[in-house]
Amino acid sequence: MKFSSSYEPNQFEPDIYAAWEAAGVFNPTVSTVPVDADGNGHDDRLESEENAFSEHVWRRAKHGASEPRNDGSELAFRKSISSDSTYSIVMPPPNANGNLHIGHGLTVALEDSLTRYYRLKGKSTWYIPGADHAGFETWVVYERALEASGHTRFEYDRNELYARVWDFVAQQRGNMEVQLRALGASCAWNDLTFTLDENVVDRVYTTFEKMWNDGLIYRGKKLVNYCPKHQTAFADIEVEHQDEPGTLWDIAYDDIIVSTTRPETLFGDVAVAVNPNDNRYQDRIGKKVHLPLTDREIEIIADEHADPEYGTGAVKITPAHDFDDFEVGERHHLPQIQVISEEGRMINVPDKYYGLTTAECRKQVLKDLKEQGLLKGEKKITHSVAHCYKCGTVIEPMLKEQWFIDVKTLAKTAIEHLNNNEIKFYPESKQKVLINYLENLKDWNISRQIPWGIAIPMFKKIDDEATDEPEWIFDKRTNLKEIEKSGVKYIRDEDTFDTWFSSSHWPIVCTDWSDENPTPYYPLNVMETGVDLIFAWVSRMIMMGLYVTGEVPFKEVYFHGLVLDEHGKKMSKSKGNVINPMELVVKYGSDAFRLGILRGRSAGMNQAFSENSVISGRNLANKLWNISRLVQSMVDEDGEADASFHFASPSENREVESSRVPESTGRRPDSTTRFLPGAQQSASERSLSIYTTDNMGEDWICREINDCLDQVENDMKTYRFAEAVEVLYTTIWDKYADWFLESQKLYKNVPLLKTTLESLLIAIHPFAPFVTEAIWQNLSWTKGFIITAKWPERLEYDPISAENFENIRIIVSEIRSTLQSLPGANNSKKYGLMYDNDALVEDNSLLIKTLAKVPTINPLNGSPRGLRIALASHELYLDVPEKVIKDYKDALTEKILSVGRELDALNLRMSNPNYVERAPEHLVKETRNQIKEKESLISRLKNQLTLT
RNA sequence: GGGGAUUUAGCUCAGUUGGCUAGAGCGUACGAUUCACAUUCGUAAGGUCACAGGUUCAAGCCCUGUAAUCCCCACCA
Repeated sequence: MKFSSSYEPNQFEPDIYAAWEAAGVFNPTVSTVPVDADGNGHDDRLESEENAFSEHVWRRAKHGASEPRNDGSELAFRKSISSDSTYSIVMPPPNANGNLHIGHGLTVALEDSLTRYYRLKGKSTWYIPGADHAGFETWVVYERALEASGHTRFEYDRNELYARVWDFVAQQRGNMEVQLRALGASCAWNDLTFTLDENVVDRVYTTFEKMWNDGLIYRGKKLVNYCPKHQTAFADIEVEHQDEPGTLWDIAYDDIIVSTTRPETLFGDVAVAVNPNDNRYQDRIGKKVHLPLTDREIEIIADEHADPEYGTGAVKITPAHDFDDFEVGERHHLPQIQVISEEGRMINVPDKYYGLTTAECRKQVLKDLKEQGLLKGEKKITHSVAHCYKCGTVIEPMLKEQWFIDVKTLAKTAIEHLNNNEIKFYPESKQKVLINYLENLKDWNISRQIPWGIAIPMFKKIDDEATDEPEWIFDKRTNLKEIEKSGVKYIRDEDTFDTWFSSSHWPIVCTDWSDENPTPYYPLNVMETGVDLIFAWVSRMIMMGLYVTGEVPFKEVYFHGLVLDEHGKKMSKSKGNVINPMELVVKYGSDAFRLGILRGRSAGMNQAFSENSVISGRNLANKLWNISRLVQSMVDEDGEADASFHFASPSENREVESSRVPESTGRRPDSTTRFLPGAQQSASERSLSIYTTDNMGEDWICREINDCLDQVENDMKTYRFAEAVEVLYTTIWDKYADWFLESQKLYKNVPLLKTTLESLLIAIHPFAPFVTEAIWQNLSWTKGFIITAKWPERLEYDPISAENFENIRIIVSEIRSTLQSLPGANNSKKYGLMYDNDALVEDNSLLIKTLAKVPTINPLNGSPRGLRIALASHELYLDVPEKVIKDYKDALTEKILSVGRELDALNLRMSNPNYVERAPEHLVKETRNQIKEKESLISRLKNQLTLT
């Protein structure tokens, strides 16, 4: 016996993954094969193939494209296949030097389930892994390490820093790839794309050049979100707003009082704005006031920006340090006076304040204003303050020259395609959200003052440095600091791209799309990612995909929400409620984790997660293991004798009337041989194509498995992972194990046992890849890998026989329930069952006897006696003594009342003439039948009540 | 201010185009036990589907309103 009594994931998972990887089954070239097409025998496949976790990504990233991703035949295949036969999906690249967190665990569970499902369905399936250089994230970590060692970034130039971070990341590279393997991700490792790979950089430069030529890129001196700590600018979406208490000060500018939360910026004031409709200030518009603490005068202007309701209705205008004021300044052609440096210190201010930090300066300004009697009031307020999302430093709006993308046409095109429903969203509502976002999108600042990233390929004419509008040229030679073109020298812009600019090309670069060589794997079938990335990433991939390829980059988007802790709270280090997916994988197995995290999860929702769900997944894996163990043992027994004589043992049969032996096993005389659909050509390939069905639940389980497959297929089409897992769970556990296998202990239909087990194993493989493969490799008759098996065909069955078994289930359940509710100690509840005029019960007496655990089952000879089972269409009696029936009276009364309540509801429905008239006929008919049934049941139960 | 969600059993969640007595897992209670599995088996309790109206023969589902909770965007001198 190869099977131990419980499934131990750790014994199998690493070897199985290594065997898959060694066999190359993750490549898109591999499609499904008939289960026994591989003649090599299967066990040796799992033997110690060298498990070489690839250093591929790093080698390739460092050495550039010199190392081809795949050999020629693989690449030729990829170009030749029709796009109808492909299924492509990319992994949102985890940080190359980080560890996977619970969100990655969910992502992999979702994406890999899809991948495996479509692989089983026969698609050329390509799940492309990635690794992210994580520009800013990694930079922050590196800079912290640098500071800890007593150095600063300013000791090195950009190229040195880039090289140092590269080495730092190489050393610090975490276990990300190992962890993805542990989760079972069946991704094509040879195609792993690193965000700094040469082909990525090249594609990004090509796009940038095209945009530059199309006039979509411009260099603008605008206010940007600037973190004085990290000394870099951010895009709007990288800034976190928080409501905080603050103070609103009233300051007298002559006789006009302005209100401000930032008095230190008054040195940058260039005007005071009032609302054009504000009666209080009509006569002052165009006049001048004296700017306190200086010898300047500034004009009073009229602008809608000033809200008459807020403060005094007069607002100071500081274009260089406030986003709204910047716009006001543009409208009125006002100068921009920068008074805060990039280091966060005061500049262009009277000597007294020069060099102070903003906080020091504020204190001093307030003190001086107070002394001069110009501080007219202060009020505590709550206002939202922008922070650096990484270090929490307050964001300083800073006037900087940066590269911007004019997003108008990009957004417009994207909106058109979205309105055209070219991308299907899960959840649906996100489509609107995205369109709404794109409609209000502002120009995108793509410059970052961080060395770790893709260098911006723009060079400035050296001798133009002094002019206001220097000449910029595009050039890809960013490895050089200086270049020469036509005798003119140019110097490189030191900035790097916003990572989202390169990430927006992800579907394009991962699939190796190019103008000359479009690929059948683009657009992707689906983009699966976190809902938090809808704006930062998804919106930009759509814009960029359309700009570069003219097509949307993916046909569907599935958003997952946050994984919350078991109480529905966000996980955070400070709360100490962070769940590490790897701990759960080690403790319960990868399958358990995957099943657990998919349970109760639906698109776009932030949902709770707890270890319990993983335990439940572990139990299912173990159940599958033991089911297979039982089936294998039945198959083994079968090998020793002719299957057609596997009736229950003679001694057992003798307990029933001897003349009824054949019927009592539930074997139908007319049992028929059934073929799988399409069996003609595959019968020789699939050893299990032929089976017969009998009663004993055999037709029934075929029906249930077919229904289950229908539902799983439907659920996968609509990304309802939790439902797919649920229906598999129920079918395998509650139906296959609890009813079908129990009944098969009486009569073993070995071909059917094999076929049904295979179907269920394959169907749940996408969600529990390891245990199903472990079983597959241990079953005596299966061949090859389950990962490349073929999705199950529907099973043929006799519907009447299936329905008969359904009736038997109802009968057995009712007997069990009645027995449980009988008074008295349990070991005394062994009562025989009697039936009257009931062919179904008679024909399946052994089955019912076994499943209901009654000692005997006999026809009722003579008048009814004992305790009637509460079934309308079957006359069954438990042979219990008078006394027990008397004690059971209360329960019986309650039963009658409860059926009576149901009957009342039905009668009420029928008494409504509109119902009879307007409801569909079949419903009305059904109601009538139910009334009849319940009435007869009540009268029989009542009869029994009076008898006792 | 704009947008998007959520509210169903003690907990976490399903419930698709309205249709029969609203489901699951976990938890709880009671019972079982050599023969695949205690990571097991059986049985049961547990619901005013947030609230108020409306449409309909019929509403957890559709419509209107209210309340609570959450997320995103913008703004806050």
